[in-house]
Amino acid sequence: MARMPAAERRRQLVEAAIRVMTRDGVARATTRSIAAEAGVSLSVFHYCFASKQDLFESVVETITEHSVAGVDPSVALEGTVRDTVRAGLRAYWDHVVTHPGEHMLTYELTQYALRRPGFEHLARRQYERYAAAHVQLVERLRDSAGLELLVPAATLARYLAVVTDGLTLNHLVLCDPERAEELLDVIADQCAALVRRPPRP
Amino acid sequence: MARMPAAERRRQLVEAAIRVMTRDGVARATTRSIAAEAGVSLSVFHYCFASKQDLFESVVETITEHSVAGVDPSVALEGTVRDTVRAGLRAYWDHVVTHPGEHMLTYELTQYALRRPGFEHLARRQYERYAAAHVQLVERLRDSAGLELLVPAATLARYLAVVTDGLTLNHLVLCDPERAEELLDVIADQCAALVRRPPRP
DNA sequence: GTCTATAGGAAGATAGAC
DNA sequence: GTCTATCTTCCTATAGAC
Repeated sequence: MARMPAAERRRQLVEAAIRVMTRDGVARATTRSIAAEAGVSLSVFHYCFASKQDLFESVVETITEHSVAGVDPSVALEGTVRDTVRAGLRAYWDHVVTHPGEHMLTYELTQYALRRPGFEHLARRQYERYAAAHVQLVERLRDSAGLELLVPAATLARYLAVVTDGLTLNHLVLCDPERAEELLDVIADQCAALVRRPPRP
Repeated sequence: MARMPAAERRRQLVEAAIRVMTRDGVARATTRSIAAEAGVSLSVFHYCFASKQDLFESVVETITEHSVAGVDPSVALEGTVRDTVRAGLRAYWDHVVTHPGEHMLTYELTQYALRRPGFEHLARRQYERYAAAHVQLVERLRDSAGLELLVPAATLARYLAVVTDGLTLNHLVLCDPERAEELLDVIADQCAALVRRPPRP
């Protein structure tokens, strides 16, 4: 095996871990399977990470950043508010349908963290990052289009986060895209009802 | 140890398993810990259940039935539609806040089932049971109060299921009851907007 | 039906040669 | 830095006495 700095090995192992976890689930992501996926021996794993939980922490960080990076902050109001929201939801939904494993993994990691004493903060940070991304999205759209919100931006953002979370989980279990589309229509209507578009001056 | 019919022993073991899973998480619910919790030896476990997965199947069934039984089908329209929905959400939410472990367990079991090849149907059945309970709730309220729904009953029911699911998960991670109450207010408004109350004849 | 004892394996982590 | 070999612990499941 080629030698390389420990930092890069760590990156390799984290990526391998994410692949294994996506494919086989968090419970089956053992130190051995991760090391094998990365093409290194078990000892290299423990040379780079003090423990499995150490690696796990890096995995959660990486996954969370990756998910947040997928939120497009450059939304612009095109057409009605309702249509803009619907388009945003559609973009998100396309990602869920085409990458279900990735979303499943985020749920698994959340629960894994909630169950390991001393790791609850990782789950919390994960959800706070998502919440912050949603707030940013709502505020950008509000400011760029001069919208008036009938509820605080933070509340609307939380509503969005909660609804997409519930819908995603539902899809991972029942996998019923048609019903999901119906609900996305309803949700877009609901969001539009929480926003007022002031007349052009 | 006293002798008893295998059926009752099975019940005991399933209840012990649920206690262990609620307390320590599904991953830590080993055959040993479950047998110890039930106060029987490991061999008794395997006398009553062919395998751990056999027990697991019974656990999911039991938990699902228990959750569905918590849905009160005797809702009646008191005051406005909005207030009735809000009251129903409040009752559900009280249960979430006072029994977080129980709800956490249902999420864990769902994921556990989704990841075990050959057990996906358990997760699906679980969510279908929830969906059916929500549909029943909506239809009862609609019929008893003569409401007109602006979306199909099934869609409204799914909206409710998705929103409560997302909200519950959010609470298990962030545990922010005040923000949750705000969202429950918004959601009650949203639901009321999907319903029209015809004038009394 | 219930027990003790054990098979048989996989897990996390470490030791020490190279 | 990387390897093979090994320690220790925990798991599911079974065997066989009572």
